Amino acid sequence: MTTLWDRSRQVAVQAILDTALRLFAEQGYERTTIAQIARESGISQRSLFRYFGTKEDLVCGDQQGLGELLKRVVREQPAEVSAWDALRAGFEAVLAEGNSTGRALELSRLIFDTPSLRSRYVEKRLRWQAELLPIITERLEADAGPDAELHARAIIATVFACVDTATELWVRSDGRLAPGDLYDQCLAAVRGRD
Amino acid sequence: MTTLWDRSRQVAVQAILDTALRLFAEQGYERTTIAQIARESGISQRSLFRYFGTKEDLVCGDQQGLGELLKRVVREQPAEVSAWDALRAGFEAVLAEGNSTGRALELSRLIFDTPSLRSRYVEKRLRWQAELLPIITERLEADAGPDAELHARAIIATVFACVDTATELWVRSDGRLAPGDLYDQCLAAVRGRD
DNA sequence: GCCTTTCTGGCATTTACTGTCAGCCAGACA
DNA sequence: TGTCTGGCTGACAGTAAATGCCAGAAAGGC
Repeated sequence: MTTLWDRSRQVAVQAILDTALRLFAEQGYERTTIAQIARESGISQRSLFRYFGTKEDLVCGDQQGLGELLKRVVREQPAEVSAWDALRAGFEAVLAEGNSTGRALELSRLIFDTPSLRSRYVEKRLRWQAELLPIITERLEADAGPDAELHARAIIATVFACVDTATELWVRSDGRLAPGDLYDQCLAAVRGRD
Repeated sequence: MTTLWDRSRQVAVQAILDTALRLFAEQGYERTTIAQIARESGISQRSLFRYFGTKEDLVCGDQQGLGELLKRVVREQPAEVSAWDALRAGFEAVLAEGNSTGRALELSRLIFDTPSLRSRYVEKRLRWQAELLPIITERLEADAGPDAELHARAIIATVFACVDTATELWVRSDGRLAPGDLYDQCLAAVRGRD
């Protein structure tokens, strides 16, 4: 049951987000201050920090849900699917979900063009990697035995590297190239199956 | 010719670095303030920021030189050496140089255990990747043709991912495992040559 | 020994972020 | 319906990193 607090909270979050992204687009991330965002969205600075712990979370905030989705999809892949394919399926799901918001390209461009945001983004990525590690390790244990963890670490890191590269190329192409295709090409270049 | 300014500058930098790393080890990175470091190394806060632009640079500072070394070694590899091997040679050189300071393990642990430092480190890594891109692209153009840049991006990202993974395992093993071996194992796990 | 260049220290200021506390308002309960 | 309670809010103050500014000291060239 959604209480009135929940609803007004959601409204406030949306208003803040709209204001923030508009200002970021207009004058850049660094040159936009928290005070300005708070003022223009009619909320106190203190409350803004209660909704979004940091300025960076205004842009990279709702990635927690995507992380959960990624983990769930990867975990649910049948056992005969390879680690590579399981991860690929997970990213496909994340991609579908992320694109549904419509602002994915705009946000990605902002992240890729702003060093401090890019760092934050990578930080979240690292947490995803850590959380995927046990899932992939378990999947590899039948084949790789004691080296399963090292293999899992390497595979996960590589997959994320390719996702990152594909995303960057997607942004630089203004969304014209398909992320899934780019990812496949990256992985092919690395694993030598072309 | 080394002027007196250069020398006293070097002395000051070393004193600041010693103080800072000692304090970081004693009480952690976040709980150590710039004011404290300045006070205990007998320098003004203002001058400290002139030597090291940011607090993070106290830890990740001298990576610029390593980046130059990496690029130079990679560029100097003969043309018949593959992109993979050229990058490997570069990292071997960086590894040898980095270990010569003696504090590499301690610093790496600090970086891996402190989120804000880890972000900063990744940021520098991203710059290295960007700077290596033209070098590797050129090396691939004979084989890959128009896809050279995409291949280069993917290969560089993957190599860095493996370096990162190897470094993390090296830190977690308290320096007992050899980074070079770990790197080879990671790459083998990814490229399937084992 | 003088003059210019360069570095240093102290001060004020900006900006992100946190602690605290009083007031308020939705929601439960009688 | 009236009241109480608890989570939410806003205002204020404070911390810490980082930057701008300026006067003064030290180093280098002559």
